Amino acid sequence: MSEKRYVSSTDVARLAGVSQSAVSRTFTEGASVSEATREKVMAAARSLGYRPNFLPQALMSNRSRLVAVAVGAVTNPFYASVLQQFTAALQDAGQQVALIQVASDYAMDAVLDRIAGYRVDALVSALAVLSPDTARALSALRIPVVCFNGRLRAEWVSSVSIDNLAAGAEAADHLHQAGGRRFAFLSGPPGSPATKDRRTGFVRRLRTLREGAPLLLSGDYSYESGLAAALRVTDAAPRPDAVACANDLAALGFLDGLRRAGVRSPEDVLVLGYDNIGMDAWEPYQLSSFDQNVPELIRRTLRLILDGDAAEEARRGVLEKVPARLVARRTTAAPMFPLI
Amino acid sequence: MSEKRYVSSTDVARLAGVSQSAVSRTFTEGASVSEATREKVMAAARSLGYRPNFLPQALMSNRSRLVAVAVGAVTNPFYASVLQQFTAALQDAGQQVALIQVASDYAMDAVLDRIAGYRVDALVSALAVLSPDTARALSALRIPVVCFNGRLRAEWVSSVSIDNLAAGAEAADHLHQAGGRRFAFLSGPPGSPATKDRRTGFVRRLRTLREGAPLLLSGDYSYESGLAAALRVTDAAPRPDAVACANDLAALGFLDGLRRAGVRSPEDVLVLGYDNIGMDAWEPYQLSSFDQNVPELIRRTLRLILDGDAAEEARRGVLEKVPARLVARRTTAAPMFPLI
DNA sequence: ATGAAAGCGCTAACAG
DNA sequence: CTGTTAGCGCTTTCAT
Repeated sequence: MSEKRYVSSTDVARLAGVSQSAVSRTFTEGASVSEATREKVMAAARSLGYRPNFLPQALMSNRSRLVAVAVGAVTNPFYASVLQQFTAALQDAGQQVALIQVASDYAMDAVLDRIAGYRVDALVSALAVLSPDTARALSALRIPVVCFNGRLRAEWVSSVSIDNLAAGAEAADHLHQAGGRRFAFLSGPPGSPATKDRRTGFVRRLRTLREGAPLLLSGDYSYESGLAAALRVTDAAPRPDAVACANDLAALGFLDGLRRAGVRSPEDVLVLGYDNIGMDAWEPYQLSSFDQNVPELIRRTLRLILDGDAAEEARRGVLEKVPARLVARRTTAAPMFPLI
Repeated sequence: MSEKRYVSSTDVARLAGVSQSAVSRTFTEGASVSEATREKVMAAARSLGYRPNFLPQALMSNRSRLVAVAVGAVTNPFYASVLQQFTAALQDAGQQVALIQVASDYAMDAVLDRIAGYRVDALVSALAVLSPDTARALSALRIPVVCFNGRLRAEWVSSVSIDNLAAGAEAADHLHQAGGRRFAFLSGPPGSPATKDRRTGFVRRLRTLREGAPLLLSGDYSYESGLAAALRVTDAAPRPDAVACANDLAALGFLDGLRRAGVRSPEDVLVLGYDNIGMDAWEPYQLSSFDQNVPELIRRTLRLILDGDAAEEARRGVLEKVPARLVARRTTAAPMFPLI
């Protein structure tokens, strides 16, 4: 493609018979321009189809009004929903989202140049796993970094998440109360802090409840891994009767695995997940789940990356925790002892 | 946040004891720098943590290596998947995605300034509906615009989609062959060209097959709209026994609506959708669907927006059509007359 | 209120 | 191969 020719403020100024500064002022909120000048400028701008170029401004101020959002799998409905809400919120705040797809944590290095190159104002990582090494590299950029759903804290690196330990404990309580006796926990990928904390809270609370240690199942947050885990479990003797899954996508797969094996939920196995994605409420699932209160998580994230008092703290690294809210549906309804 | 101070090539040059140009050349692919200079520069750059700034380059060349992607609902798994694959492909091509969330077509105007302001190299619209008015406004930007899944064609505006007319006809064939006799079509939102073409192809082919005109159901591509449509239809007399849905999300809702009403698929009603999203293969659904061959659609899109011969044509507006591929699953399996 | 001029960090053209 | 210089399109002093 040949060199593009865009209309510049100089072009507009020439046509309007004013200085280039006058054009700039006309398009700057709250600058002092006489009504007469403004009208001349606007007329010229309209006739030339002038659109101010943000790049010089970004160049001078080192503020691009671009926020990089690093995602792993947008195909996980939870992250799709987060991305959608986050993008909308950021647009309302006058910022843009630069979407960055990160296949694995290793690929992150290649991404650093781009983040730095565009002088993005902040980085939000919605990656399940973010290694301390990567975090260190991000620190060096000296821009606010927020780990959505993480718990890393370092200079310039903050985290915003639900209280996963508490939500893990509450999962144990809920399953116990619903009549579960032989527990299991289906994990996400090994490095994920969310999965670790949920599991830790779960295991600890079971101990408090004087229940046996749960069967630990491994997964990777995917539907398929949940389905596979269920098929492994239906053979086990004794079979667990209450399973907490580290996320909903895997939980839905787990339910379908049970279904395929002819095992019913909640009658034979209670199932509980995290994220409260839309599909939980779908007819064949009715999955009980913890809602992460995404709007609140996003609000906190914005406070940390946008200008303001909170952004100052964020430079030192902050850990924000929001309570999760249990949404009980059919898969944890106690058939024998209904909750009154 | 106070003025950021970034390391510039001048800083590096000073430390390395070379000219600023030498630094620039060191970071420019294929520029002539002696090995000695390169090493001095790299050492200085490393010690200062220098990262080249893309903004000046973008400013001079009017090429930002940013591609704007406008999406409506990323929560639709089909678009989530498209976004994921597209972002990855664009990154491989050295471009970045600027994600733009568009609530409604009206909001598009507000978005124009941003697209122009960042001097994005191209715009890809993955919106279900894009009015000719908006398209006209986009034309004026004089950057390649590609309507993903659309069929608009204008100066600078191209479209890439499956052959929806053909896929509509094939849906009629397939349902007819599977034993359907009383047909229905569940539409997406009124303005969507995809829904229109699929429906038109469907209706025409039924006529050719000498079948009655299908019952027309209205929806909006959402799960809920599909579910509601099914509940309306189960009361109808005579009830349709073969339904083509304009997209899978609505088709899944339709299946769940049938389920709730105690109507079985495929035994009582054949159901067919479009998009072949991951959930189609989930245990309780097994939905037959048309695969859009997203990788190929993306390849075509990239050809139109990235530099090259195809990009030249794109300025005049191009219509690219890719054949869809039917993926037959349980919901269209003829119980009486199985396909051999 | 307005114009002139400087300068952000880089690339490209030119001279050596 | 390397340094000097100009300039991309803005915003921001500084005069007037």
